[in-house]
Amino acid sequence: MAFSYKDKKVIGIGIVSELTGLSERKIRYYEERKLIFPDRSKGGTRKYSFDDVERLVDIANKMEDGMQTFEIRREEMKKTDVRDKMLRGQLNAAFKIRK
Amino acid sequence: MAFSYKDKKVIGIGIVSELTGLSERKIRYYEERKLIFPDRSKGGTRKYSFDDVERLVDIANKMEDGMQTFEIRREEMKKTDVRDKMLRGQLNAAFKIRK
DNA sequence: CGTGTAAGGAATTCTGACACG
DNA sequence: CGTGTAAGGAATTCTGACACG
Repeated sequence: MAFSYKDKKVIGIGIVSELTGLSERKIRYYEERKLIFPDRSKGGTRKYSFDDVERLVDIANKMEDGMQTFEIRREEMKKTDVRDKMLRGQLNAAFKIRK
Repeated sequence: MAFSYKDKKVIGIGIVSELTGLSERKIRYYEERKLIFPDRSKGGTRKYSFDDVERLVDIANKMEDGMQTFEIRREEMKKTDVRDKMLRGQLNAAFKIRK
């Protein structure tokens, strides 16, 4: 089952602010810097998931450690990159076996 | 760990309406009939949990089956009552053992 | 009883900008 | 660069009531 409440984007920015302790300004800024990607309602209000909340707490910790937004983004991209490579490796392996 | 995202009251009524397919009117009415108990923000807006969303879907099904709100409430209270009795039973058992 | 709706107001969120640094 | 804030507007939600049945 690939379903989880953790990635359902249903939380407004006010609640996210309460949950994370971050100002709404910061939360919107981290989105501007491509660190977080909320959904939007029809009307345009941002909706976050619990995963997003966790990620924001993580971001907040890194910011406290003096890291800059672009560094955090770079780090995130590296993770995604590694995942992609592993996935590609598995696909390649599967492909070779079937040859 | 007694923590779960499922019972964090963080979802606005608009999203709950989308998630359940129920009108906001119905959702507020079921609260009036004591079937559901959202939290409130400082400003007074209702906040629901994923558990509440599941419960609402359950309520919706029973309403479709022609059940009335008071019957659904009675059924819920029975469940709570059973849980209470079991808990009390265990406590009594534990108490006797220690005597 | 259960639910839709129009009404008026209040709370929430949005964007773009200025400020400081 | 990262974040606070005042500004004006738009989207969201609230309550109490009338309606139908």
